[in-house]
Amino acid sequence: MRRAAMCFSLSQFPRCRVHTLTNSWWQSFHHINRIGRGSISSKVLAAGKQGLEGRFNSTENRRTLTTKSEGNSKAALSKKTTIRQEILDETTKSEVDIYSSEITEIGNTQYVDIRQAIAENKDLAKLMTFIIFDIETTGLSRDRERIIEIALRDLHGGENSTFQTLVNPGCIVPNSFVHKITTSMVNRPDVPRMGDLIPILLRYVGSRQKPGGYVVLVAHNARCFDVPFLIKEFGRCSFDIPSNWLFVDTLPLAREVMKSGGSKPKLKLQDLGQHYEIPLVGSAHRAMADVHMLTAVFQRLTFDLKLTIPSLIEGHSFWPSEVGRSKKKKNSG
DNA sequence: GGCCCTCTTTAGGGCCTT
Repeated sequence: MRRAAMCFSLSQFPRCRVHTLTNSWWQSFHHINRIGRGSISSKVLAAGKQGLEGRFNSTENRRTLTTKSEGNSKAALSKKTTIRQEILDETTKSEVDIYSSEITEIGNTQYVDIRQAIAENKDLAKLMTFIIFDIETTGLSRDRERIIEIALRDLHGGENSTFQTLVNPGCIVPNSFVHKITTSMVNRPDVPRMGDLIPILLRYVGSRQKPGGYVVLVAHNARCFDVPFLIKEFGRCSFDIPSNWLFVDTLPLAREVMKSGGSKPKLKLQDLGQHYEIPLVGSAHRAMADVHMLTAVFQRLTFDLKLTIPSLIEGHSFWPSEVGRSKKKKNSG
């Protein structure tokens, strides 16, 4: 595949930020497995503190994001149709590579769900990129409301491991009491609209992805809230969620961990943070603060459930196409 | 809207997300 160096001009939208974190979830995860549960908190929290300090010191991090992809970003950003086609082309190439790989690995099967393939082939698990994400919106309805903030964090850590931006919804923000994001904060020319942001977002996630690999995006209540919202917003902008994005919802993981507790379990992200004694840094219901909280919660949940990457993918991941396919219908008649 | 729980399954209430 032809590749060339490319730069994102994030400075075009000053409120897009790429942060530098040094902690690695996988290092922490493996360390946790070695040292046992007693030392988890200090290790995880130490990593989190280090990362967050980096975040708060990084107001100057409004910088160009460099990654490897095709094309010229400045030209592409000025021509939405062009960049959309480039991304679609790149997605198609990636998909072809992945399916070729699957068929080579697994045999003559024409279609194999990657979840089963990962469960059977540990090498495929190494190709997964885990990204914790969160969105803030103008309300709860995916049909009527809009995304106003999005934050992501690659669990591998390293440079440019986090991405955060406000989003201009083109409407008033009626629920500032929830997240403290006001209409005047987002309805500004230097805040990107979703249509401008999606190409940047796709490029950013692509820059974190391993060659021929898959991306696993993790959010709390992802199945019922974040993912349907993303699908809707992508659709409004004539984009599809890339075919190599899998999702994991931490809400059912938390339900499974907490159900043995006896009393009615509290499954809100902040309650889970309290349960695991994870301090909140920043404002609750701001996307990046919730991402950092969920990062630590996700580590603890997967540890408590003794989940490996293959078992997590096989038993707890879903495709965007599976959203809306309810296992149990409330009003089936 | 999907999922879980129960005073249930021929259903309904509550949680979770903003």
